[in-house]
Amino acid sequence: MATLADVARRAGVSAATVSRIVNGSPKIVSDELRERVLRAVQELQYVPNAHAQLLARSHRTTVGVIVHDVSDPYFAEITRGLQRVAAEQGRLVIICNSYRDPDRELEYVELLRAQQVEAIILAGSGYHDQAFTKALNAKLSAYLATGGRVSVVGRHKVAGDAVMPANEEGGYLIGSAVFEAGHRHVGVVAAPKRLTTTTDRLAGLRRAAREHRRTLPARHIEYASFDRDGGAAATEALLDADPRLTAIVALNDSMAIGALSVLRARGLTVPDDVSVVGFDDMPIARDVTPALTTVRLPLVEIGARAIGLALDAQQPNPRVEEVAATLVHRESLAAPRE
Amino acid sequence: MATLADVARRAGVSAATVSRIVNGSPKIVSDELRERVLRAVQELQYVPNAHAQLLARSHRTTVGVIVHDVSDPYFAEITRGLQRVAAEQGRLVIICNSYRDPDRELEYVELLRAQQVEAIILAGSGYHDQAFTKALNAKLSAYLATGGRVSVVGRHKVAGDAVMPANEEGGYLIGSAVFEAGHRHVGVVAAPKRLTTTTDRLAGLRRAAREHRRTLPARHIEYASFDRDGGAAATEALLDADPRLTAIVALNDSMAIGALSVLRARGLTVPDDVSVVGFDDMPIARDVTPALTTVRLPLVEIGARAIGLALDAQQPNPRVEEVAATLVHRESLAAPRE
DNA sequence: AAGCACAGGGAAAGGGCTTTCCTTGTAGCC
DNA sequence: GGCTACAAGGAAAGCCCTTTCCCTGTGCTT
Repeated sequence: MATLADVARRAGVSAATVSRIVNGSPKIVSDELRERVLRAVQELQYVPNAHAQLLARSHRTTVGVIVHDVSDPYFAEITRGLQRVAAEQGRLVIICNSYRDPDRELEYVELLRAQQVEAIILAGSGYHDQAFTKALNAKLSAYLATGGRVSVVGRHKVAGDAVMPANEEGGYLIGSAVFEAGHRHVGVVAAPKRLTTTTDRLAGLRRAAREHRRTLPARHIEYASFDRDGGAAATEALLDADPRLTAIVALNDSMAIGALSVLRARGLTVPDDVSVVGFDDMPIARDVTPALTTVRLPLVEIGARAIGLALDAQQPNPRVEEVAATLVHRESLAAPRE
Repeated sequence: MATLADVARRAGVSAATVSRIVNGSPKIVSDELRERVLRAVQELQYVPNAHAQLLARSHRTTVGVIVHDVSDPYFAEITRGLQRVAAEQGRLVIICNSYRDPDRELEYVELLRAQQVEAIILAGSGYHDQAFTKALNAKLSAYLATGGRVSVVGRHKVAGDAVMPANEEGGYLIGSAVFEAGHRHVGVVAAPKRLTTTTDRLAGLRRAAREHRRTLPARHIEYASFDRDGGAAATEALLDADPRLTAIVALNDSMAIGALSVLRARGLTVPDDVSVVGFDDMPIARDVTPALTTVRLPLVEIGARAIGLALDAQQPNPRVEEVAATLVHRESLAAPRE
């Protein structure tokens, strides 16, 4: 690779001059030199070494994002909002997929620290795991202590600013809708217990149940992986355990789609035989048949706000922004048959 | 941030020793010093500056990927395969979204070069644009000339190794299926003309038409953006132009889903009134109603092979690997009504 | 003509790390 | 006892860039 020095030599000027021209420094350089340098840059196809620049400059300009999996629409949306703001503010984004592995998450925090990022954004459910939370906080605190910025999406008890999607509230909304429709035998297709998102959404569901004088017995809750196939498996289990179920509440839309597919395979129609509801309002939710009743979280906005907090280096005292959830009525929820 | 020097000072050793211990160098270091250094690392929460390391070391360890949009399932799958291999080989991946903007693509090539990546992988359709192709090749050649590696997915006439999904063949397969089912009035929901993927798939479709002594008149081809809403818009236009259509061929699954939604809104049932076929076999294709007949491309494998070629620095003479497409029969395609 | 300000350019000091090459000290050998 | 050999650690050069500080020369002012 051609270096600054190569360009300087070819143009017959000093390295300082090349640097000034390439970076558009305010210092005035004569047109003649400028032209010579630009020609040399062209001829050598010179591109500055970003790492050397980072070392020489003081200000950082990259932010890191740790998500469970960008190819999951939930995170894709959050990331989109985030990228938009990053682009507006001239920041580069490094995306890391933890695939819901806490250890990998810890590693990524280190990696991002090593990359000298200006801010770290953690999106996605936290874990019910004392040891992990402690380790994570230790690493984040060390980062914060050296001027790093941290913001998290939907995590409790983590250092840094936070954007909190109303998971409990959303669970309550969808639960209320289901119980108000008159369902008595409700199965829940839940994500793994160790995720805080699971427990938050379940808590809202339980609150709705209490208000309607219903309960959610343990055998009506099935935990599985947080994706389409997990949803399918959990639905099978639920249906086998209690064929009287008239409604399935899935803790996200992917799982709801899995549920839909199992019901179809069993010859049960939705919502006539069994209602299904989802959570998140992913884009595909309106295109499945029947269209999913679900809870909408403004994911793009959530992403944008998370990075907004991180880049807006105000008081270091953690700020918390709540983001409301709204119910989206579509066809997959109806009253149970008599 | 604590630096190597800080650690060295605290442990009372030289920087060289710290570096050796932190990086696990083969050079022998006494247990006593090792312990002192590790303690200092702990206490200071030291993390090596990755940029300084990159500058000092010679070998690169990061690869860059330029895709149209990771949140698009097509690229999400490719990226997944790619990441898997990258992780296995201890490489970090930087993902860049060009959002189908050729200029942005060019910029990203520069950026990745600046980041000193070991390889650049370009995935996603090329453009019918002489000037752009020339500019891109110039940049890539400069990069190749300095020891960089390049591999592309589905692009013609670009420097570097290539993995070529059988787009023409896929178009032919799906076209044959449609014509063999007996359809005479076939509408095509196409992506923008300037994408080579569009023309490749259309070419296959045309070949199938010729073999069945049919034609694809221009008014039966509607170009729109390569996503769900584009597919919906194009379907509206097609149906308005010729209500006799009995089949809609969409050039990817997202567009097919848009078509499905328009047909449903117009009270037409699929496949009884109108058949719909897609392309790519995205995961959701089997979960929509009716399940989509489509062409399967092994996207995860394609991603894996692309990075495989890039990292396997053999002869510099460009290698080209073809990847076959297969037809996936599901419910959305049937014979036309009499 | 002496003095000044300033435009225009270069030298050189970092920035944090790796790695080669040296130095020192000890063990092993005849 | 004098030699070599090697283990263990340090000094310092170098990776590529930015930026401060300094130098030179020109054009003005009095």
